[in-house]
Amino acid sequence: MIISYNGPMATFDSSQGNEFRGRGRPREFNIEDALDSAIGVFREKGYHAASIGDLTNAMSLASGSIYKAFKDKRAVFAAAFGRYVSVRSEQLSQRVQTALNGRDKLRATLTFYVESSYGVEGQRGCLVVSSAAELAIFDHEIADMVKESIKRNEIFLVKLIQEGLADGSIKPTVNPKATARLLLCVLQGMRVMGKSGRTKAEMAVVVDVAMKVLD
Amino acid sequence: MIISYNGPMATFDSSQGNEFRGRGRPREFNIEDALDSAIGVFREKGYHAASIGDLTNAMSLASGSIYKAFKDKRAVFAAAFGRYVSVRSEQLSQRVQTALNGRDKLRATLTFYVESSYGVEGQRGCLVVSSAAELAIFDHEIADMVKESIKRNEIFLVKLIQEGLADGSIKPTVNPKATARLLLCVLQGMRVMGKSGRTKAEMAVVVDVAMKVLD
DNA sequence: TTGATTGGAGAATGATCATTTCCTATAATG
DNA sequence: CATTATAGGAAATGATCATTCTCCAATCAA
Repeated sequence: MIISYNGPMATFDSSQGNEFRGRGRPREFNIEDALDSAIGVFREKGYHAASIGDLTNAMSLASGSIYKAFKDKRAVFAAAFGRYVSVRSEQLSQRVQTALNGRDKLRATLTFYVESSYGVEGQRGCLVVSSAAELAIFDHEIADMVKESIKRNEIFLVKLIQEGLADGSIKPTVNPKATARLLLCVLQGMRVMGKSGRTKAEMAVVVDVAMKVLD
Repeated sequence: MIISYNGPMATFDSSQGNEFRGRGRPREFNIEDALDSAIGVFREKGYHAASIGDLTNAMSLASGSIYKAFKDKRAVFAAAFGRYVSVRSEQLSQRVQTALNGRDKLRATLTFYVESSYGVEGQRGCLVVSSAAELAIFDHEIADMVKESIKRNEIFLVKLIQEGLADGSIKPTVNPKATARLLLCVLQGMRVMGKSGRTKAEMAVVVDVAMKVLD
């Protein structure tokens, strides 16, 4: 997914950083590395409490450089959000494809979320959850991005359940849509719980219980 | 629960507003009404985006009056948070006690959350969830309040499950602690989903699926 | 080599915000 | 009635923040 930012490379994939060049001085930093730093700030502080100073520190850039690359703070956030969602869904995809059937893929998904929801990583939080809470009313455009990423996650779960129905690892009495929506609640709830500093063991026990909804 | 605020009535229950008076000019507004207004602001905007101006508008008070009653913005938030938790748990208690056994009480709890998690009310959000996301790292004292209210909720669910085990409405194979923790995730996840504007029907379907974990 | 274009860095700007101050008003106390 | 203590309200204050500006550097086009 390409998130728009300023500059001549705006319409190109910047992952190489020097493959396609515009006319002027080339950018000295990698946009995606900078966004990864920004993601860390926004996860820990949220949108409003994250100052440009926090971002310049984390991204190792001067404020002017940030504004050369992005229209404003909101655009930095939108790009960071887009990258967060994209990186996370890529990580989840890779994790899930090691499992052999629908049921195991759902277990792998739950386990993936356990590992994001305990200790320090859990307390850093989920950018989707915090943006839903902080920006749903404040910023409709970002609210739509949040909405879409949640819906995408829901569809992903529906597909895994349908896969399980097809391969026989899930009984045909299971309702894919309703069950996916419940599991979505579980995943997001785990991220909320993770904010309050749970241990891995505390979070892990929910997996087996959650799997009961597939019976 | 009494949340501390400034003034001579600080250690008294101010719900009457004029029963116990200190020496000077009596407060012209009711603290709890004012906090209810503040709760609305904090639910919709979060802590950082809620300005004193937003609070003075919602509470129909001048900024000076707010600072006479509370040490600072943070104290307004702490008091509002305390009242929110207390009012909500009171509402839930009343809803639950109409049910006749543990299983039905859990269903009533899930239904209570459905009704807070759709449409406009759902988008206004949950102060516990948004505070967990926004303040877990920023403010340790408020993070502790969040942590405690979540733990309290978890214990509440454990008790309902134990009640169900005792009255036979829940099978003895159900693990109270693990199941309570999963249901807690479900409830908090519903609040997150509610932020993205779901319908009542969309949220309601999760109840029946969630009840399967009690089988 | 020269001009055009863009990036880097930090200082300057202007707006916003939380908090304080000041003055007046209203009550209890003795 | 005088004193003391607190509340209401609005303006003043000081800090912080997002954004812009300015100057210099690096690259490309010709």
